[in-house]
Amino acid sequence: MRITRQQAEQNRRKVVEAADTLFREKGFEAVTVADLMRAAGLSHGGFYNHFDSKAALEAAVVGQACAGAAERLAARTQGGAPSARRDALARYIESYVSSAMRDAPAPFCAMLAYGADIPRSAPPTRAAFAAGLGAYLDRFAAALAPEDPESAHARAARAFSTMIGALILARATASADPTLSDEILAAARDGLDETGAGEG
Amino acid sequence: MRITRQQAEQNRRKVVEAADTLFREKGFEAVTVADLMRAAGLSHGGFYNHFDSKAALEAAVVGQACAGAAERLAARTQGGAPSARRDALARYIESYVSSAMRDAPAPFCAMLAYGADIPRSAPPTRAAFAAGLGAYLDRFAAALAPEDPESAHARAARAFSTMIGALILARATASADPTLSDEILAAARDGLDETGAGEG
DNA sequence: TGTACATCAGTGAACGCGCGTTCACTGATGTAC
DNA sequence: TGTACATCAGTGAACGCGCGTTCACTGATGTAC
Repeated sequence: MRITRQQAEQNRRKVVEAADTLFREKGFEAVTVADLMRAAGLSHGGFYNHFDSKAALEAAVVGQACAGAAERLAARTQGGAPSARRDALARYIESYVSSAMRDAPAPFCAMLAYGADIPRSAPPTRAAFAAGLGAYLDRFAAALAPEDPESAHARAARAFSTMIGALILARATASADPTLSDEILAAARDGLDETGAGEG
Repeated sequence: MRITRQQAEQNRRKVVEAADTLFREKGFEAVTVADLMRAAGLSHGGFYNHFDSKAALEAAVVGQACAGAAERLAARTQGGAPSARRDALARYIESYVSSAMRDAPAPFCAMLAYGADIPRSAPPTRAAFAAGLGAYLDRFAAALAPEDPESAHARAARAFSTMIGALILARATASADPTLSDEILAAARDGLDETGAGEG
């Protein structure tokens, strides 16, 4: 049952998408090839028609997910006056450092979902992550203060560090100490208001 | 070959210590029971004389490691005048947000090493983490501003979020984009100087 | 445009390996008297 | 304090399962003429 080239390409995309969802939720190692092929609606053995190995899939998933994060941030913060872009960034940050983000089984942010595992993954995966994060911070800085790109880039790196760290700590404590978890989220949000991203 | 009760207790501690080192470096799932027993200098099968399961060991390791982190922070920042404690905290932060910490295969900070995996682990492990983090932030806040514990706790949570996030991003980009990695570290350090922890 | 054949994405069973866990056994320690 | 026996932390081989990967096979698609 050979299939259209476009069909095959779409199947490959379905595999990557299913893997992305499962990897974010359970981590690379806890998801089996059989799991993710089932989630993609395909049979187990067909995986190797698309990827050389599970590690190769990881690189593809991280690459696409991180590039996607940068693109979505760009889409949300582009156009309009500088002040409108700062407001859009402030809304983005608010939706990021939120209980909704904390309580989601799979974070919408690829850097949050994959960041901690990257040092242990293969060089192509690490390269894809670094490229995605670089593009993301460029966009972040551009929305923060287009007139002062140099200092904005450092402020973007700092603000995003706070966002990532707060979500990791808030997620880790959500079930065992919800009060502490809420406090971490609130403290980070307050600090981020002062980075200069909107509202004041 | 029965062994002294103290010998057995010491062997248990060796297992926990070896597991802590390996887990920090490779993650829970990538370390096998055989690996960690070998690292502890014992035979594979004896593991179950000390723990019911690998998951039970994880809880023990995270519990001890996080409690230890809070204690070490306390030891470094206790005693002396408030200004001396703030300086000690500033030195601690500097050693934390550093290239040495980034480049170490296993972070000395348990919250950094384990934080991202905690949401996926068992309830006792999550509880141990939350308790350790709570104690840690209390100590952090006490060193920051003993005279104003309420706002200091929020500032401690925010500062520690920045520290954790910066290290995760710096570690993830260290090999593929060292310039970006250094920038993240530097940006976080600059921001932390302004939290009020010493130096100014 | 039709025909003949090579290609290749699919299927699902099988392979081999390594994992967490169990087991029978050992013999010095700990305990009861 | 000595003696007799139960306990239990060790050992290392074995178990069963599930993993990533391979394989023989299928048949519609894509291509050459």
